[in-house]
Amino acid sequence: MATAPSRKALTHERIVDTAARAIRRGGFSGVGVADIMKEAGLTHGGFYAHFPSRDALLVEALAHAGQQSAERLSQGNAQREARGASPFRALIDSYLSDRHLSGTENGCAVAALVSEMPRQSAEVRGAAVERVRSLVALVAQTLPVDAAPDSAAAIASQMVGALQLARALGDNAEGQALLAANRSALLARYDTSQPAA
Amino acid sequence: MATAPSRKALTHERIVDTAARAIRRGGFSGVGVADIMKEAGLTHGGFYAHFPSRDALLVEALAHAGQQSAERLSQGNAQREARGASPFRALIDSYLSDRHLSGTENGCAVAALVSEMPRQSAEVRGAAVERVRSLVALVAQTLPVDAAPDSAAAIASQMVGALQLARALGDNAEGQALLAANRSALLARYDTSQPAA
DNA sequence: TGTACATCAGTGAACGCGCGTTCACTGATGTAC
DNA sequence: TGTACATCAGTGAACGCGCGTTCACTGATGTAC
Repeated sequence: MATAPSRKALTHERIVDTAARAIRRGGFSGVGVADIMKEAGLTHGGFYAHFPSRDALLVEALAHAGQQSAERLSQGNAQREARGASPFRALIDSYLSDRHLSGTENGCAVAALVSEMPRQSAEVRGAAVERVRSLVALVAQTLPVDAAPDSAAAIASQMVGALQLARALGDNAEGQALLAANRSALLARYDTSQPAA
Repeated sequence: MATAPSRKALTHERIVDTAARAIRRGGFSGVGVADIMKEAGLTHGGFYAHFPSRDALLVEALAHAGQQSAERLSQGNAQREARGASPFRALIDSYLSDRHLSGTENGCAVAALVSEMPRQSAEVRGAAVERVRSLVALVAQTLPVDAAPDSAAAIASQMVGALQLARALGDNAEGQALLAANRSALLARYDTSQPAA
């Protein structure tokens, strides 16, 4: 049985959770310590009782964001699979949905942050590598056992690129059309189940 | 016949060219006005004789970066086509090359900056939309005339995503393997010419 | 159960620094005669 | 061709501001008896 978390641990968790959303919304460089603390209902002075540095928070926030979006994704997938979609189709329909297009703050951390990743400190880059690997692994899980071993990496690349290009085009018809083009290309190529009725 | 560019116009061009490289290297938020001016061999005070604001420079720099990387790309393509590759294969081999993996500073502006694009000012976002559209158009040019109209968007998405994920993994075996997986997936699916001997 | 005290999470003012931007000035370029 | 002056590109000091980080303090929590 787990011990009840202390007051401090709860606050720590709240800061990380807030930061996980904030970095996806504003980018690594787009949010400051004071912003996050304020959004978590605290003053900025207390920050260093929880984290040795801003970078240390980013590391925890990135891991947390990945975990949170993976959970959201698998919930959506479960619903879609219950309606008869293959795991792969469920993944594509969730990931490349209009909802994910507009929901950056709660969506995939990799799609929200990839192009900034190579420019971060070594610690943050380490956490970023983990996020990328686990995204590829998540895709691999939805593929049939006889799929080419490399295809998960290729599919993950297309998913991430599609979401980002669509967001760059805007949350409008143009962005949505790009997402749709990617959905149909991916399903035509990799979905071995019969199309939905 | 074009008039000889004035001294000021030459300096302006040099600042834009420097900035085009700097933003790809450091991100929109990673380089300051003073950095760019210094790198261009000037002092920061003179900046506002050339641009009304930092954002105005970013707009010009983004357009310039796109143009410059498109030129580089088409040079590489021409060489590869001369050796017998199809236009599509030439594009994939250039774009998803190890050279492009490590050459962010002179490479595709979209791959270097996409995830930051939605967070920029309206003017910069406008320039970003143009970059995305022209990347998709560039891909479309290499496809056979009977290709599905949506496939350029899907291919461009995968190209951009692959380069970014590879860079996030690092300029090492893991990143290079991800690139290779994407090359073979794209060529297997879309290249209609016979494989190179 | 109630009081006295130690612990500790969070406060808010302050720090040094780098940023985007402004501006009075300098020194080179180029035109007028 | 040579001098006098106007133009103009670039300099460098200064500004206000927000950032990450530090720290002396406060007030609530929880333990000892």
